[in-house]
Amino acid sequence: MKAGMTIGEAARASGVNAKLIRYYESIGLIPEAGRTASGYRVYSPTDVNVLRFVKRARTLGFGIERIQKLVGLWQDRSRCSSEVKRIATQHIDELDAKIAELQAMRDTLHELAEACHGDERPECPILKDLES
Amino acid sequence: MKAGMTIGEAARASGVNAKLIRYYESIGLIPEAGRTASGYRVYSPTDVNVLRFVKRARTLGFGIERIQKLVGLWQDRSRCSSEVKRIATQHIDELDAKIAELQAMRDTLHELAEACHGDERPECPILKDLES
DNA sequence: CCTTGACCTTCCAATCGCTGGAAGCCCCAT
DNA sequence: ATGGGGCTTCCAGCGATTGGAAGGTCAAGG
Repeated sequence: MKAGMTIGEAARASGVNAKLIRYYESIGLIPEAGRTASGYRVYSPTDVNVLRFVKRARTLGFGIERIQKLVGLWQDRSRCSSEVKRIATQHIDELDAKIAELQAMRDTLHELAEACHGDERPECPILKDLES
Repeated sequence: MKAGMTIGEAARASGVNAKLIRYYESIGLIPEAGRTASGYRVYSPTDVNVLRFVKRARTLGFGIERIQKLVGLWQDRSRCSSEVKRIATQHIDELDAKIAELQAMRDTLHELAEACHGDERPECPILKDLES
């Protein structure tokens, strides 16, 4: 990982698509990259680390706004871990809520599908449920 | 539920927002409503039943495209329940996949949060994970 | 008859996190 | 100088809504 990378090189080094890097810059998630004389963006290994951090956080389902806060805390050596934990806990709660919602859908649908013969006849508990 | 309802009445009767009813019409999920001389949309009790069907299907997480198919099957008296079940099963599989994805996020994050002291000190396993 | 206010109409924009394409410039090798 | 790859910007779309602006319509009350 050399010092003055193009966006394509930074993309390969970080695992974040070049297009996505530009997008992250445009919304202010990452700072504006430096430029060469001809206008090409230039990235340092530090920039790549930030991109990796963002990518990992996205993998864990964090939204952009929270990732912004997490990056800020990450770079703040005097941070309190309680602040990080608070953000993570909020996200866990939201994940739990979403999981519960999807699970409820799944369970209802599974019951209906179990009760459905699934043959050439028109009788269908699934449609019966939907029309109620 | 009287015969010639305005969009607002149909919204109240079906539980589907007037704005959303117009949107559903615009994307072709529901047929174009009839109109009064002055251009107001007119809805019948049958239309309201379709809206209720759509609403219930959305509650179960079906996407618009699949709901379109389900409405078609619902109104087709010579349908095979196997076709309905196939659509439902596909949706269940997708729900399972999504739930597994979210659950994996949740579990990882929960472990990290458990390991985080959450006090005024800067050490934080959550950030440590994200930067790796 | 006129005003008020609730309702209706259309159209356009924003949400979230990307992803794709078009048009044009830059850089390097042949 | 020519080709091809990479870079630049801008614009548009995904899915399923939701919001607002600007204007027409309807029924009731003064």
